[in-house]
Amino acid sequence: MLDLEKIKRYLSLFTNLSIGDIYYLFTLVKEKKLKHGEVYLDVGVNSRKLAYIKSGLVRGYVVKQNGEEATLVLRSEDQFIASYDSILKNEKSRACYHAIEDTVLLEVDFDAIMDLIDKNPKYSAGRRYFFSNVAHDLLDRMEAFILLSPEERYQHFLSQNPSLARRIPDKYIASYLGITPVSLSRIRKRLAQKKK
Amino acid sequence: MLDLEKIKRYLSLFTNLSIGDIYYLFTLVKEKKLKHGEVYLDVGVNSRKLAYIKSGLVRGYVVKQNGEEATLVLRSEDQFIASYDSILKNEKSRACYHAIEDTVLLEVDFDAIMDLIDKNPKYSAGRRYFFSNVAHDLLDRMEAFILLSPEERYQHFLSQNPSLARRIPDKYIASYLGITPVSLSRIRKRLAQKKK
DNA sequence: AAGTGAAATTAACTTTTGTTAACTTCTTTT
DNA sequence: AAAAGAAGTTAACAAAAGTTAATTTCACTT
Repeated sequence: MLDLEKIKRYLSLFTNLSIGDIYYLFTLVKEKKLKHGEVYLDVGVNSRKLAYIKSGLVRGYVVKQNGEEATLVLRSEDQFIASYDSILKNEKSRACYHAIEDTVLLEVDFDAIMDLIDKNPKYSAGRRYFFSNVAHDLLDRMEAFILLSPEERYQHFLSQNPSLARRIPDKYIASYLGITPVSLSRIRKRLAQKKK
Repeated sequence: MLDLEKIKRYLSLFTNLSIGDIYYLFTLVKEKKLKHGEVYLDVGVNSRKLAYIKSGLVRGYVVKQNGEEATLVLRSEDQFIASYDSILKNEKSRACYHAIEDTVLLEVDFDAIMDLIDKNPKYSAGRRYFFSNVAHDLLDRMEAFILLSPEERYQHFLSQNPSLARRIPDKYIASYLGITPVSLSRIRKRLAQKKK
């Protein structure tokens, strides 16, 4: 996204807020720094925290019965990360979330924020931004599985995240797309030949 | 779900509301009846309506480049249906939604309801119920694509929706699972043999 | 700079899916 | 009851993905 558009969108979230409102929001926020490889949220934990990614890259994965890892989410700067199991179902997380780059998070308590927004409608643009961000992401992903073949899905991923693709190891991209690393490698080869 | 639990959950949505509040909510709601096969929302329309399915079964699908239909959503009683494109992106719907059983909907204007809830926090349990309902559905579906093979995905669908499976033609189930009807037929055959 | 280990590619083989078309079954219409 | 049509199954073949293992490439450590 263009920087100007980004700034414009941010400002629009705060147009109805006073400096005091914004300050109060900030008191709820805790900054967390993660080193490359560090675990943010482990399996079995019920954490109703919601984190905004200021910079960096976080991956959530589960271990399948066959022992292989399946990448559920890949989120980078300007996106939200949280345990789906905990936030949506109030259950222990089945996924493990870890930073695959040095990462800076802004963490808040999900329930506290929701209560705050309930009581102060002036914040509600923030909630809508959050929900549409998450739903949009889930929806696009699901559509890709239904409408596209694995090869098309990879091309779609590249076009949607041209810069991300270079920051994420192929094996994570493969499991994010629901295929094996071997298969992704073959797809890359096929695509390279087609271009000629 | 058990009926008792269902009733309990419904009541919990209204515990903070007076009779007057509930009455006002009802004035916003319009009941719509659809015959089997009737289109609820067509491609190209931007409708920011949200419908609760009182009874029946609604299917949303898009037509792929190759001319085949891909089933994006299948929703039945006690679930919500709306155009994702319109609600999330405020764009014309790429999908067509039609009833595949005689269906009764309770329709409301999405923006009006959201504004209402913003102004009256006592309604906010309803919004949370809606969002977790939608996100839960999207998430489960996406997980199935990443974690399960087509065969396992079909078994998962059967176990999650034992009664629905009998109400939905196999070809719709196939495209909902991201496979062809021919492949689904083979999967059914394989599973029948394994049981012996 | 050499050595170690992980990631990616390639190869060989098996399994599954896609595709097209024929065939069967079932429902609906006339 | 006969005919027509749609849905589901089966068959045959091509294309793609899974699996296992060997090999190469690359990054990082010592």
